[in-house]
Amino acid sequence: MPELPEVETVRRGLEMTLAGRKIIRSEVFRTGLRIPFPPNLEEVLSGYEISSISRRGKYLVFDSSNKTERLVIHLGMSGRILLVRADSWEQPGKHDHFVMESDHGWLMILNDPRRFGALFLAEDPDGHPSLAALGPEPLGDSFDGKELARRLKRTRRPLKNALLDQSIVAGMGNIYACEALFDASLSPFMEASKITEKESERLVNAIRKVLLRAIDAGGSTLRDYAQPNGESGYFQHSFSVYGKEGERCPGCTCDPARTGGIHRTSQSGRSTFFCPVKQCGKK
DNA sequence: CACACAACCTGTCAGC
DNA sequence: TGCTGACAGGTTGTGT
Repeated sequence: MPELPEVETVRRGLEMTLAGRKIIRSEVFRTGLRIPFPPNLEEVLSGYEISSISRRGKYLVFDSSNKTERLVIHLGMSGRILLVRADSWEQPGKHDHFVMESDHGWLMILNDPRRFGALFLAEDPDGHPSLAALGPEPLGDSFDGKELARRLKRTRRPLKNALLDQSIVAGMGNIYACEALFDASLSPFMEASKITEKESERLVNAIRKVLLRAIDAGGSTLRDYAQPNGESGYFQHSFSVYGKEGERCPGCTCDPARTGGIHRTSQSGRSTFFCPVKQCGKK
């Protein structure tokens, strides 16, 4: 599920229900996910007043008005957060690993079949090694063509691999990297450091456009739901290339019968979807 | 030092 | 109907 738009969708749902509320109780159902749960988690969360929920890259941060430690959650590959009424829930489901209850009768359930997610406490989340290493927020003011180009100059990896590097830009994942490169008509295979200022500007605009449209659609739902209320996102219906091998690419002049339409290949073990005509200058 | 790759897990789907 | 293998939205440690 979760790249930046999905995490942002989750953040908004949590903000709506939990901001300004107090946690009265929490419980873990296993020892941890990718990293062990903090031993003092239940103690810290007892009486934890949530002032707001913020997002840094793909990390959710629960800001508190009365505790020094902050709850931080990463959803990994298959993580989901559900909000349900406390009286409608009895037992943890198969992959429910953590639950906390608010003072107005809501439960927040963390469910993660593959357990690649993470949950930890940090007094200064921005200073935590994982968050401190993140690049700029793609939807923030400090992200522009110049800034992205400056960061891409440092690596000779293929452009698409560089976009997946969270220290270059925070929050991009495999879907939106493919979609943004298609929108910007840039080759996923070009050496990142070779990007021109003009191309970088185009890429920034494409990244912003794709992410904003996806957030508007409530994120993308592939096999599971993205939103805390259990509803699906619907941006998956707007994909141009992701998962569309062999199909005609939208708005492109290529002839699928001759050029094969959208191609799929693998870069560093991850699928890349692209149009060789629009993005790689193939005739 | 920059990069590729395996490992971490479970679920699903295609092919036999 | 099973069984097997490939693949899936991410991050991190290891090895070249």
